[in-house]
Amino acid sequence: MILQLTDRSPEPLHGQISRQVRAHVLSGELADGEALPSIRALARQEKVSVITVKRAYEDLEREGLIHARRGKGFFVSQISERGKSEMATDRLRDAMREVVQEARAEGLAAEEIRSVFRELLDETVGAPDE
Amino acid sequence: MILQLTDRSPEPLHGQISRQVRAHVLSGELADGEALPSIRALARQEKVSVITVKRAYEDLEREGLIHARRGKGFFVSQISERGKSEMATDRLRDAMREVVQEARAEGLAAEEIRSVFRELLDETVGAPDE
Amino acid sequence: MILQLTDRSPEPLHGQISRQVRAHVLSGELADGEALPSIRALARQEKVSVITVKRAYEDLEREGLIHARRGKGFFVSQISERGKSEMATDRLRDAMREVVQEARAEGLAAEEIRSVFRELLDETVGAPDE
Amino acid sequence: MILQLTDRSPEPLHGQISRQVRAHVLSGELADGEALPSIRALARQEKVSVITVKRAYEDLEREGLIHARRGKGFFVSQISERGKSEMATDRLRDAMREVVQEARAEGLAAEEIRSVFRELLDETVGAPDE
DNA sequence: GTGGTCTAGACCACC
DNA sequence: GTGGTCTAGACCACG
Repeated sequence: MILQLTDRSPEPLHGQISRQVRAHVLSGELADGEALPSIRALARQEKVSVITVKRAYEDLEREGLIHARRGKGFFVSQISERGKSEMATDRLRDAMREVVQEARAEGLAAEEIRSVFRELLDETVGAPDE
Repeated sequence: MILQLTDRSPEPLHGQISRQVRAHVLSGELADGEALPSIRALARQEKVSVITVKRAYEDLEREGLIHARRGKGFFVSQISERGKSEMATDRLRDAMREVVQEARAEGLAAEEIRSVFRELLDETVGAPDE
Repeated sequence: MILQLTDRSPEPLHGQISRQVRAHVLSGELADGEALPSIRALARQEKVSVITVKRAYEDLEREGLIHARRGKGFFVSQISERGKSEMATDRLRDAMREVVQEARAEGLAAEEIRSVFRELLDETVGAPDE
Repeated sequence: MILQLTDRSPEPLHGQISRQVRAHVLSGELADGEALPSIRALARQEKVSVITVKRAYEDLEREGLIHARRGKGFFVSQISERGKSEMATDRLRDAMREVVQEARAEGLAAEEIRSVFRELLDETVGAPDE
């Protein structure tokens, strides 16, 4: 599992880690029951502190996405595809609500917002992995 | 001008201020050339530090939305309606691109994203302030 | 606020801290909106690491009992007396269920368990703070 | 003898083992003088380390519940029914004292505690394994 | 001063 | 080797 981390961002390192690992889990790239990279291995690989990775994993554990087994490591929890999709959808809804409301507050009309959205969806979804 | 500020947020106070003032300017509620509340008045009204308001105004000045006149206060800069709309659209595009890409990374299909978006647009736009 | 901490216990220090602070909050000794001792002050007072106190506070924050205000400190959250009572009751139910089931597994009859319980309740509740 | 073990618990494996074996002994399911499963057999069966089972057995030996015979294995010690009941009662009293005091510290009234207790006793004892 | 983040390094329990 | 806990100490943002 490869991560893209940067300290040139207001997003904390552990947030970058948990966000990207979450994406791997929710997208199914990391299968249920599969072991995550050990805290120490990922810390070494990404050149961050063990504690930073630990904190990211703890956040995901609190969300119920992964769980720790003492002395064994972290593993992807059993979550139905339905559950994963719901989690991702909930997250999307929250984030998009914020964005749309902000744009409305700045005076954009619904049609302008729709337009930007369509443009972006084409851009992002044009990829053949559909 | 009334603002909604809260300590209970990872968003810095000065960010909350600049964001909300920006919305007032871009939406046209604050007309071109109009005076903004003085730093001290807004600080008193919102019970935050003068420094916090100053920082928010400085951020907006850097964006070109407002400008200071020594001894007079801050004023909304002359920006065409077209310019305002472009600014808001640019901001919307950036924010929405991030949201959509994140959802894609989490495995949501284009149609699911579209569905959430439509739902939200109805929710936000259905309001009679249209 | 005085705490009783000991490293001669399998219970982690941060667990001892959060448990005792929780009791102060749920019992109403710390009123809604009231400021908690700062992380640093409590760490100094109890001679533990700042990080240990931080972790205890974070746990309580996750439970919704307290919340942080950047640059201000931690404060007791607004929870109705009803809510507090429910939280305490839920915790009691979980803990007592475990104890009773264990005793049953060890062969004690219901009447024996009742007997121990009555004895303890007298002992603990006999106090005049009732 | 079947045990329920899990990595997903703050309770150490050897604690889970000793706790469950203790229940079997105190409840009389394992009769006085009867041989316990060998360390190696139980380790194999439960897929844990021999050392982990050994530690659990040692803990129970220290409690006087079982004893080792070199080259023969572990055996349930002679304890009167009265003695077993006292052991279980002592354990129950300690555990319940902790629970009740915690609930009192969190502000629950005696009657609330009683209520939860009654509810639980019904729940746990109502079962037909009485 | 406050909390938020990140770090290195230690010891422990468990395997 | 693994995770669990605790520590000291640093820098940042904010007021």
